[in-house]
Amino acid sequence: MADVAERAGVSVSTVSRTLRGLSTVSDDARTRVEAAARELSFVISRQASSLVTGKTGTVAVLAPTLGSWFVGQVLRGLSEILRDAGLDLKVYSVGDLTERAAFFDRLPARRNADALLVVSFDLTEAEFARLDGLGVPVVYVSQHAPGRASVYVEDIAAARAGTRYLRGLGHRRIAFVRAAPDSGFTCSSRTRLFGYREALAEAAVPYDEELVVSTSRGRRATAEAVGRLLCLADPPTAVFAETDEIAMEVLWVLRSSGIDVPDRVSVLGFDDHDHAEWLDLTTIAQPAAEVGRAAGTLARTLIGDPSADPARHVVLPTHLIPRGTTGPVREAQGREDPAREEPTWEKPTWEEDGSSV
Amino acid sequence: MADVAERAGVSVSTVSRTLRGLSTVSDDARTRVEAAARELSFVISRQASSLVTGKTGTVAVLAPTLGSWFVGQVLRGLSEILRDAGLDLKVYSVGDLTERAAFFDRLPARRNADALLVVSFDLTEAEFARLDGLGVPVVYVSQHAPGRASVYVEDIAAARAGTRYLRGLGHRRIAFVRAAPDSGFTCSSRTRLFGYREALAEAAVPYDEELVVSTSRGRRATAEAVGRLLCLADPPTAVFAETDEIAMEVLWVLRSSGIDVPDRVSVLGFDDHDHAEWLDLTTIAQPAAEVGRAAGTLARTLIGDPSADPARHVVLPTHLIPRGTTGPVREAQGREDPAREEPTWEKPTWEEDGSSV
DNA sequence: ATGAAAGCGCTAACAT
DNA sequence: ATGTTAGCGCTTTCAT
Repeated sequence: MADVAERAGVSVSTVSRTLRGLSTVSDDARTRVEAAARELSFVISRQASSLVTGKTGTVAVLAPTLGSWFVGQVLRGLSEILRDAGLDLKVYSVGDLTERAAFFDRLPARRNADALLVVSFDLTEAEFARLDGLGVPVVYVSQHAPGRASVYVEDIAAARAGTRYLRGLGHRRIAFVRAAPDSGFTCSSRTRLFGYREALAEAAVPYDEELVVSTSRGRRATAEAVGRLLCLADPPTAVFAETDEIAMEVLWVLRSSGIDVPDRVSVLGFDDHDHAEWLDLTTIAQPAAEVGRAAGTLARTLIGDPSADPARHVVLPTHLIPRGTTGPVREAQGREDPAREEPTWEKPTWEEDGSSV
Repeated sequence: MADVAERAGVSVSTVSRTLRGLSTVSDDARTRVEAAARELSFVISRQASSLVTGKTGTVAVLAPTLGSWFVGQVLRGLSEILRDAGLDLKVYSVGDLTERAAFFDRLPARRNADALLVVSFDLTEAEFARLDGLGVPVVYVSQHAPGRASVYVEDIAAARAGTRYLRGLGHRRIAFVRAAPDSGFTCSSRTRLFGYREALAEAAVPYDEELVVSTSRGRRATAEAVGRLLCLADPPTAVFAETDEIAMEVLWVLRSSGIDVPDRVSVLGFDDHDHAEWLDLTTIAQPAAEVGRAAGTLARTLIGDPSADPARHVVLPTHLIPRGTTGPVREAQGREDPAREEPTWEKPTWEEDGSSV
């Protein structure tokens, strides 16, 4: 910066002021400084600025993985917002529980970011407490964190609506396939399962634990999970998968076993992954990139305005997209035909919930 | 840090030394400092350290988007390595040409990272020159950058092998569907197309420009591209797609038009995307996460060892996975049956090329 | 509108 | 083995 100052024939103060766009610089000086900076291809060192301002100009994200579709979309939306705000994006990912413990122990984001976004984590109370004392705003993404800033879609209502939709097609034996709960890396299992149970309860369909199975990544686990379902005395006629990625695996397992979808089994996903359409997968769409954008905007507000509501919640809408993997339940074969509900598609409940951005 | 020093009853130097794991600290002092640091939940400010060391402890990545499968996998592998090395990961993404120009104009990574990784960019000479003068090591990922550090898979050999495989199945009218070249964000089009042409030339199959079409993201563009191919007087019997994501779109378009795959048209992808298996897509697998890991390792070397070869190339292997979307060419209907080559699966050429890690 | 000078929190060189 | 001190490159008073 001293070089720039010298070249422009001004003091470092003036260079600093110019580069930060302060108004108290004469046009003449501004022009000379800009020229000098360009010629020297000078860029401000965030490190040095932050030392004095206390701001790092960086937002950190903590995510379980960087390889999942959802996280990718969130990052995409987020980076858009941050770029416009002139903020850098730092990414921390923790692959397993050891790394997770290490992260919360050390909290490397502590002084190295102006805000932390936590994506898709099912946090313990201790972890929440740790983050509460972080010293910078924390935004919880894709989860409802009571009393704390969060951005999410109404998983419960959406899962309820999805389950109702299946019910409306006559299904009463509806399985739920969730991600392995022990991973601890997602809380959507819990909320979506909750909505599923609510919708069953509404229709007085008994909740059957056998219909709820877990799978971890990889076809073997999914094949086993689906196998368990098909072996039941009273197997499901529909499967609600926690995510499209799981739904696609289920689809693959079913079809490679020669089980017709949707004729024998209907499959419903969650996400509206890019590939869902190609597979003609019925799904509940959530605006993943928009979640990232909203989270970025919220973080920006929290950073810039200390008086902003630190517990602001942003709820984004979802909508069901009926496609080809769901259909009316097949006429019962040997079993009694349950009082078949009208397969009308109900107005989604979340439209009543409203969304605030 | 002064607080920690006071609490531990030592000087800041000792705290600094302890926290950096230097050996010249007595066990006694070390214990006290560690306790104090923990109680105060103190973390080093990278900003302040970097100001004096000149190292930021951060590696930056420039990618066209964060939403694509390939970039996600690369980041996943990369973050693993960087985490182990105690380096932070900063991400820059440029969505369009304006942002791209802005990035290369300002080069925000200039003083804010110890190394820059450029993923999947088809760079102009001017951009290369700009990065050459960046002042920190640059690693080119998923592209062969002559004279500069790069990590990539042998696209040319792989595409050649893929094309040979199709030829081996009797196909002589082989289309190539590439990403829209004007995006300028990927150079795999160019190299893979090159391998495709080489394999055609080997077999004296004339290169037909009409068989090479572009598509941008979204089914409309792909439907148009496929439509153009099918309308040809002598339409292709096989399609080689630049990426699995494109291949999946092609599959979807073909199947929703009632065109049987592989009976009427074979489809070959590139990547071995997680979903390729579910769609039974024949593809050329590339180790995307491993590319990220190798790039991270290379960056680490370049940062830590100034005498390291700044033009080191790491070439990773690919392999073809025959699945259900490719099959022998259908017997000619009305047209002459070309001298059908034996559909033997040749030993992949890249095994001869060798890979160095 | 501009400059001089004091530090931000840390590390490195130099004492001890 | 530990403490002291001088900056790293910037922003920010405070003068002018």
